[in-house]
Amino acid sequence: MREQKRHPTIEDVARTAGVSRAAVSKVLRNAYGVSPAMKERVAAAIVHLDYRPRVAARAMRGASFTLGIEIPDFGNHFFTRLLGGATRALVDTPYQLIIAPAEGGSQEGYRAIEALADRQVDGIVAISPLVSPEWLERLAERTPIVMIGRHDASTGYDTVVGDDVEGARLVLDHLLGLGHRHIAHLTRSEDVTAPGSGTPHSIRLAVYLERMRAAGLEDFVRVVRTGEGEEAAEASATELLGSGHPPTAIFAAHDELAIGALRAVDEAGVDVSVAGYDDIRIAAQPGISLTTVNQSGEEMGERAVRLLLERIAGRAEPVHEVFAPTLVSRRSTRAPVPAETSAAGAG
Amino acid sequence: MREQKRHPTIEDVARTAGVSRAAVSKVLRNAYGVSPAMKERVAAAIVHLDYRPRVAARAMRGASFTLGIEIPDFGNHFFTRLLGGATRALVDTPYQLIIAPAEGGSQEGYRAIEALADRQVDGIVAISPLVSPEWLERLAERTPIVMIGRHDASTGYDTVVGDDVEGARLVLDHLLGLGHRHIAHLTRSEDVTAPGSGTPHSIRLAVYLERMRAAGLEDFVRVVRTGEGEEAAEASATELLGSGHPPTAIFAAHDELAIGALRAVDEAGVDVSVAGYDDIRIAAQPGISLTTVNQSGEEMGERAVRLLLERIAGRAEPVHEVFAPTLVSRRSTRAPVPAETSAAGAG
DNA sequence: TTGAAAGCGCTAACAA
DNA sequence: TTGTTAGCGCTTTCAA
Repeated sequence: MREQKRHPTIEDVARTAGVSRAAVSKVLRNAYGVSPAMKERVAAAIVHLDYRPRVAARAMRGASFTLGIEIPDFGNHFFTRLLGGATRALVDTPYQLIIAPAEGGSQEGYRAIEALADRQVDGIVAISPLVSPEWLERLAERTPIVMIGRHDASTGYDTVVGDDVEGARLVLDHLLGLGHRHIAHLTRSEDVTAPGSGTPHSIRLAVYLERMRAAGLEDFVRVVRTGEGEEAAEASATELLGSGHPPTAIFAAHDELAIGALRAVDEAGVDVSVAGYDDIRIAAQPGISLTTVNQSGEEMGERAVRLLLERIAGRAEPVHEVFAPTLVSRRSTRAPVPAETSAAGAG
Repeated sequence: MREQKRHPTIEDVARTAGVSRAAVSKVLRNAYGVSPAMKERVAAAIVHLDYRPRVAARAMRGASFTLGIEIPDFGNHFFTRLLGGATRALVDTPYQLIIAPAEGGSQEGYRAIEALADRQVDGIVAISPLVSPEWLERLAERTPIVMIGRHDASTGYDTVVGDDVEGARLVLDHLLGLGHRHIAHLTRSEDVTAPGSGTPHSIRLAVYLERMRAAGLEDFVRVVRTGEGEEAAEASATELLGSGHPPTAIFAAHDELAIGALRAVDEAGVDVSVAGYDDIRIAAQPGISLTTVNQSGEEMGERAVRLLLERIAGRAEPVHEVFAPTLVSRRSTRAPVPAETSAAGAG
């Protein structure tokens, strides 16, 4: 009773029901050619033994009917939105979703994706801006794969991505339109923003630089690097605000960073606008009211899964889908307070 | 090139290297008794073919070195904290984590847990207050399992749970101490709070009722039911605030509900205190500043995984671990404004 | 040190 | 309608 019991196998069921393994298998799969009598006996044995077929053994002959999704950071609510959409797309299909977390360094992406492939999933959805295209191409030869958040267009895998050029442009135009000149960009480490790498963050950064220059504000360009989470962002933003020439607005590369920046702004007691990216749920909370860019996470997740199912079904032509973002303007951004007026008002 | 390529197998590697399958297997597992020369040839073939052993095929002979975790709601940040702890506990072990989402009805818990078991995971961590103990006992005979957030003590599976009696008591004492008498409890549907079911929510509710009665406030008892998410909570709270006798404080059964309630309070423009449970990250944000109960999600997740590994290693005696919660008092709770004073002040 | 062969749980021809 | 049997990819005795 204390020992681990052996899983009943199809053989056990067959013996209990007094039939062959093949017969049980047929009943399981509702295959053609089983008498009602046999069906009943087998069903009874299955219930009696509490038998469940092993997906792994099944998969050795065909499909596992399992899809894998790799998620880089569960703390980031945007990924949760993607996941929600992916889950929804699988309702009423025979497929089951398993998730592999890839928290940690950029190498974790490879590890998590491989872990899924090694487990014989029928297809993979991954959010890994940093894994190399060549590596993905190679993987895609064996396992269908859809990448979310990549701007490279491969023939081997499909992509679903938001239009980051447009999204970042919306933010910059909004801030510039409000009258901000001293706008800082709070983003992640260099590896995630390497020029030409095609990552969302690299594009948001490039657009920031381009717009600032186009507006003749290159002297105000200020790129601040930080870690992935809110805490790191708060620390970096605090430092920025305490520096010689604090900005009047901060464009954070994603909402988690923006939340951290908002906290820094609050603690510092200054009047600095903050804009984010993704429109995570909490951004709409009255006490936060974060201006941000909505890129329809749920729909992206849902679309990714549908594309994957199409690939599994045999589609050969690659699909690259771009989602249009929209600006959601909230209280966290407002016109800058002129330094003189502010000083006068305070004095 | 367009077609799906066949996965290389150990047989392919053997043929390429000109050795037997057994030899390849030995090299793979670093087993004793392989010459350096053979090792090298095999390694070369592995790289050349980009070969990766299949976990499923491996698992048919032994362990899969995969642990499964079932998560009911990715939108709830508390579960993310658990997951973070679980992931951390697996660093430097040969185990890999896969997650099965169980969004939806209470039946989804069964489905997700079974999905993990069917995939031959070596053990399961689950957060399912509603699945029956008998069912779990039965499952635990075959697959080691650790339940998070259950107050029932089974000999078949281990449990990791917060002390909900103490946690709820902390909240009630805090609100009563501030002078609140009209305290409402915002919680989920009846099935999750059935008396004696041992779910965290049933206990929080029971403590609420008990403390209100003990304080002679049974006339002010008000239990409001809502859905799982923030949106539902906001709607229910809005209704509550618009009713004849709105409370001066709301004790929400968990932070997501509290966030929704806070929003409702804000929109209604009233002065009502809100307390939550879990201490999700955003609760500390200045614009939210939610009074809540910290129950160390990370540590619970980490502990659950460690207990699971112990079970897999052979421990037979069940362990039931209770985590002590602490109250985190923030701005969202404050002394009630007497109705008359408030009216006078406004006039 | 190496390889042959049996077997893990299941499916799917094919035979009976 | 039912059962026999040959694999699926891998590990692991056991012989050579």
